[in-house]
Amino acid sequence: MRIGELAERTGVSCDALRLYERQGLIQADRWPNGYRDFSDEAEVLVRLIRQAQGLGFSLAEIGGLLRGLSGGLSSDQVAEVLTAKLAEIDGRISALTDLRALLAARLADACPLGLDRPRAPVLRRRRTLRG
Amino acid sequence: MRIGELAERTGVSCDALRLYERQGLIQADRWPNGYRDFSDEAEVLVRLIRQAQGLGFSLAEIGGLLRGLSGGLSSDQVAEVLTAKLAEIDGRISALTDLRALLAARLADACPLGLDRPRAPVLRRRRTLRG
DNA sequence: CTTGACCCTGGACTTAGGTCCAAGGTTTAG
DNA sequence: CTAAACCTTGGACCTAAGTCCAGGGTCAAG
Repeated sequence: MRIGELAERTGVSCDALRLYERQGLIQADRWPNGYRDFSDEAEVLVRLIRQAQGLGFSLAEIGGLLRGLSGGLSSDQVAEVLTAKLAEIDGRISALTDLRALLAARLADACPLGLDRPRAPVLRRRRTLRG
Repeated sequence: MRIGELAERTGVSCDALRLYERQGLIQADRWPNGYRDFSDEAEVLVRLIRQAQGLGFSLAEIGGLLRGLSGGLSSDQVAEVLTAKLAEIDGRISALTDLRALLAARLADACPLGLDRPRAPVLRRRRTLRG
């Protein structure tokens, strides 16, 4: 399919798709006239890219992961990359879970952040800094 | 404390701290000589900012959240803001959990992304685009 | 053969979240 | 008095991930 169709199917702009191609996240054949020709897998891939992106992964990270997955890496190397990513994801999940608990607690007792001290604290002057 | 001390305590650069202040995420009193004077709460706040940032929240979002929390919003309004953020966090957690499952499955069966089709697919020519 | 809808490349511009630097004021130590 | 170590502001610059042209080719329909 041509770039416009892929853009329409995925909801990603042509410009963004060209960017992904330049960065090696997706591939396209070319018709003799120079037009890009995307396969159906590209659609799957683009959706996956947007998903990962929405979760805070950069294009560079995603690219590295994809190249690891479909590139020439050995099965062991692939496993290594994936395991690292999994650990990272687990870290994010637990951090988010913690933050969620924190906010839920604040919500419960209406004591936002424990920061309900005086709004305009008195001037402390611990160092001699006359002026 | 002065900006340098806060920077050292939190591991955040002075430049970044000044940026946070300009964006209203943290406040500082001023000594008569113009130097910023940060309270101890600022340290807590900066750590919280970095944590939230690491989870994919923008400074603008964090600022809105903080202003909602410590600003003049009613308890109901605070609850609303926090509830919305909680929903967002839940969404991220479940998306990450899904992605984790997906990657774990790929790792298990060494079939990365279901994209192990031919590397260089034959030219499909579904439209007449001679060249 | 022209029009409209596509496509191409390249480059400029944008926003976020900083970093780095210049030019200068303040404080402390020697 | 001077040097070192702070601090101030302002502005230039950087990367990421795009968007938005300009200038130009291609194709199908009327």
